[in-house]
Amino acid sequence: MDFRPVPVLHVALPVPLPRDFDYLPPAGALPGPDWVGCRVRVPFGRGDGEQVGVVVGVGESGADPASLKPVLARLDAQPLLQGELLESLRWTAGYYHAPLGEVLATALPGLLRAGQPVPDTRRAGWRATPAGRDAAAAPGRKGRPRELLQLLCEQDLAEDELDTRLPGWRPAARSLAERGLAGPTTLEPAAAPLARSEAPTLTPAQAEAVAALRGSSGFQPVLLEGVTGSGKTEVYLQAIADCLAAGRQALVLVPEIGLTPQALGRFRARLGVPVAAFHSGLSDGERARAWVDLAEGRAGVLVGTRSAVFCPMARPGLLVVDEEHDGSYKQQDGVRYHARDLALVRASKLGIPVILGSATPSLESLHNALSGRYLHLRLGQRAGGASPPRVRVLDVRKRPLADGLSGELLDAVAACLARGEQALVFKNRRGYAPVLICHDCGWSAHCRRCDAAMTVHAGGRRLICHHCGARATPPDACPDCASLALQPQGAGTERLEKALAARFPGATLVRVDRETTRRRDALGQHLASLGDGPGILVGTQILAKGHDLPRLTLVAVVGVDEGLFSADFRAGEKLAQLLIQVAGRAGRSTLPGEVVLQTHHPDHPLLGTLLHGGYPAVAALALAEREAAGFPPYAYLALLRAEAGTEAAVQAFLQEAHAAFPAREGVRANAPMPAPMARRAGRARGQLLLDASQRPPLHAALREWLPLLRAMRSARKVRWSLDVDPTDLY
DNA sequence: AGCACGCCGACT
DNA sequence: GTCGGCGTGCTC
Repeated sequence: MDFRPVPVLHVALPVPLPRDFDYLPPAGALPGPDWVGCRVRVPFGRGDGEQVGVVVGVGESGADPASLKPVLARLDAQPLLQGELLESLRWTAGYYHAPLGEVLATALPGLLRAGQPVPDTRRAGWRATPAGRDAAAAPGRKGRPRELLQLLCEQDLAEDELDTRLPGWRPAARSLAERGLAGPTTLEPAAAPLARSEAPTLTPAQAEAVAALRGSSGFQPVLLEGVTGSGKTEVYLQAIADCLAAGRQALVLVPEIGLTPQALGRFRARLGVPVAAFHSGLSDGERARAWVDLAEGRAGVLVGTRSAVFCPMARPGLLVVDEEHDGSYKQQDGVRYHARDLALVRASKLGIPVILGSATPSLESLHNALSGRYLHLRLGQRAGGASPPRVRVLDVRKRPLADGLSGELLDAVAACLARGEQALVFKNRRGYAPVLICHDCGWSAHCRRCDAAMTVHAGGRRLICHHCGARATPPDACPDCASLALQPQGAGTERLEKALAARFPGATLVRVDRETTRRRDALGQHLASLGDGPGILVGTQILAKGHDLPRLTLVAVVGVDEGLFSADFRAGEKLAQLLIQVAGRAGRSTLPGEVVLQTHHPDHPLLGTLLHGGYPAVAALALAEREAAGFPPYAYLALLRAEAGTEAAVQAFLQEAHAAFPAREGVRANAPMPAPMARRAGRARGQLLLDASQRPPLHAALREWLPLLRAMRSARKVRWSLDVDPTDLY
């Protein structure tokens, strides 16, 4: 049946359905282009359900007008999402094959997603007058006005802050205003004067990089490849300063654990403009305000983690992705976007430069730089005259290890401490020991709900599964053979800490891993507790980046062997990056650094290549291997993952999905297979890998495939998701 | 994803 | 006699 078309608003809602929903405008309003990008509150679903969505278009609906509901409320007078950002979000939805509504929900800070008003960061507030300050100092009647006055004498306060700190403050404020003791004011977001510190003298390589960046205009991807300690941040700072001088803003992405108060402090001290921070450690309100400050041009720079790539800019000038190889830029649930790739998309649409910086670039970026698609700038020397650390491989085959540590390694630590310097002992495993085994029959403690061994904690008094969090008490005797010879096998950071404490009783010892750094900024506090004296830092990869510890001269790497033989095709690249990054902690200042690698496989080609040619040699080798094997960056991948209560449900879904895959030249659907960890937290998991020599046919196939998947009956019994450009095949 | 509707087991 | 199990279908 045909109906007369009616004007409607196309609204994207945060539901996993790949389409818009049409709504009538509210009574008395007309749908026009000014609606696009504004949030609306709409009725949705049966019953009295409501959702907040974003108008993504206006048009006409030929459907039965009786089935259309009107918008309940328009939440923004001005579009919240528009121009380049809205276009980039549409691109994101298309590229990752995610519903636009989910992408928009991912991109908006929580408060705005929930329909809260855009915060006014130039907020209405109250301040005490000079007369008020005098009155507050003098003795006087107690009461609400006096309480308020005293608060205002400490600092100007925003109205919403007063609401929480002194409920019912308004009559008191009126009374103070009548007596001339206080008055309304507008609070600026950054009232503090912003000093700008001097830039240090650049090294020739830094100066060259800065000059090259000055010469670039329009969309220009730049790979800034600088060895650890070469001063990449200084190059960013100069490029950002240039951008600010031209009246534009910069957006800087950093890895999840890279955004320390120290790093932020360095940006703030140098740039002389408000620098907003955007990361998961902030409250919802703080995040929304940072977003708005950048969108409305009040912040000159925003430094943030992955999701900051979606922040709108009033005067876009520059994007920076620091440590671009870092895995935390890839979102691993929901819309599985890669922030580095989206930064490139945004820079391209904005027509501005984007700097990707790393000592150990991803093979993807390196490939683009080597093939001339990116400008390739190199910083080959450490800044400030520091020399690269000396690297020594310790062959520990047939050597006795005490708690995982060889005698030579302990000697090196002892020598370091004797010089009054600091040592870092790196092991990429937390806990006491990775497994509890029976020395008589070989039984080992496994998690009941995962295909994984349980990690021994608390010196052997606790078992914890690192994959599902399950806890258990270790048995007294072996459940299989009743032997009492149960032993923790191998060493984690907890065991290393104990062993080092016993061996060096006088030394300051600090352990840093996910267990000891649960609290916010615990990492900074831990590192500070090390002080300037001799000491030992024990920890996992959380230590691999970021901090400058000038007294740190020895890096002892205890656990690389696990990484040398992993099945994942990215394992070699990741291990090399990790080793370079952790080795880069040594000798960053004037003291010479030393790196000791303790291994059972001193002849492994990766170690040899890394030792003799450094990261560029490992990368060149890995690129050749990837090309030969048909892996990224020479091929394009997508991974269909599925998870269900039973293996049969996973199998059925993946088989049917495989059969339904639309054939395309150059696109291959590999056979379904169990995930590397086939059972996790009691759920069966499987996956299906697609690979293609070109992107367009892969995406064309995916576009055709996804509706088929959604329609499959077997899909209802599993949780499934599609990962475009997966970084981890598990 | 939520949410409601809808037909079959162990409890007050 | 009901509360509730999650299969199925829908959301402008």
